[in-house]
Amino acid sequence: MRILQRQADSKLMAEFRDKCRANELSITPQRVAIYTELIKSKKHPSAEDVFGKVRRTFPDISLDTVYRTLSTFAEIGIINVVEGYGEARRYDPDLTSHHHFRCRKCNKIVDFHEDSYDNLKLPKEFGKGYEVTGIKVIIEGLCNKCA
Amino acid sequence: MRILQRQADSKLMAEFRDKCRANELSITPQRVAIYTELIKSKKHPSAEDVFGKVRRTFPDISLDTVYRTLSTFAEIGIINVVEGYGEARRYDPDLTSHHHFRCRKCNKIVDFHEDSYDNLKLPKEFGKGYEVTGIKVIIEGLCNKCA
DNA sequence: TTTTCTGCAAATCCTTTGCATATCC
DNA sequence: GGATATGCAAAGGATTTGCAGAAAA
Repeated sequence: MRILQRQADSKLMAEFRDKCRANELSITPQRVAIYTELIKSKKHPSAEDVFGKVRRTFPDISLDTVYRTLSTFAEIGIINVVEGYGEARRYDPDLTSHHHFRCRKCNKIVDFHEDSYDNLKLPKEFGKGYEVTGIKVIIEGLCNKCA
Repeated sequence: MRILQRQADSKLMAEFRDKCRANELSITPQRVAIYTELIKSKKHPSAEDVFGKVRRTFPDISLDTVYRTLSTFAEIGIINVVEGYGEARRYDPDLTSHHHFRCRKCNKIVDFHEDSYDNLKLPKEFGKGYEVTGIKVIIEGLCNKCA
């Protein structure tokens, strides 16, 4: 298991290097350290979280390098930004069951109703121990004005 | 149509007042103005957006009152916070297709795979004009540690 | 009149930016 | 050596907080 994990990680690392080269990014020790921490973590960490981890092996790294690096990685598709985080909080007065389309470009959110989404099966791992209060579908893309 | 809308809105306003009373919140003109703008807007506005609107009819309202009011409303369930917004950005190095469970309390995000979510039907309104790049399911609730 | 809210100002948290130096290829 | 990245420090946007006066119940 540990060996399989190492193989998977070194495959990811090789792909990481390829993607950096393809995008003309230098492969710096900071970037390698940051990417390594990302794939080690299963916690969808924030910049601050990554900074805390990387710092242990790389005490002189600066927080702004972590911010810059993460946004560069997201830009070239090495990692993804988790849905919605990092932007101003937004509110919705509609309490009825509905779902959202989000435009990646203008950030517009469009409500929609779709019966076939309203009774999605709950994956069994959340059946016990967890308390599920809602299942939402988010469609991402470009809206009719931005496409 | 306009009349039906007014009836719907006055129903919402009545419910709003009831919920405030039930939660021992004073019904102040600021709160009424903020809630009114929320239900008028279909844009899932931010605090700043609401502030801009409310200000037109209520020039002396302050931005921090808007912030405080919106978070109070969300706390007692008069409105919802749109998924994920407002917290530190978080990153995910897993580029394979998967979905997320989010704990409302500790903000933990758990990845999961669920075949039945991978081919959801696209609602017809997004079929043309829109460019859809992804459909994600987000399960919300309390995780096994917080429940 | 007592409790709860509001506005003001200041503080805090998250993120970005400019610039000089250091590092990568 | 030339291009790119880093660290530092400062700025910027979003959100929260303490407090005294004002309004609600």
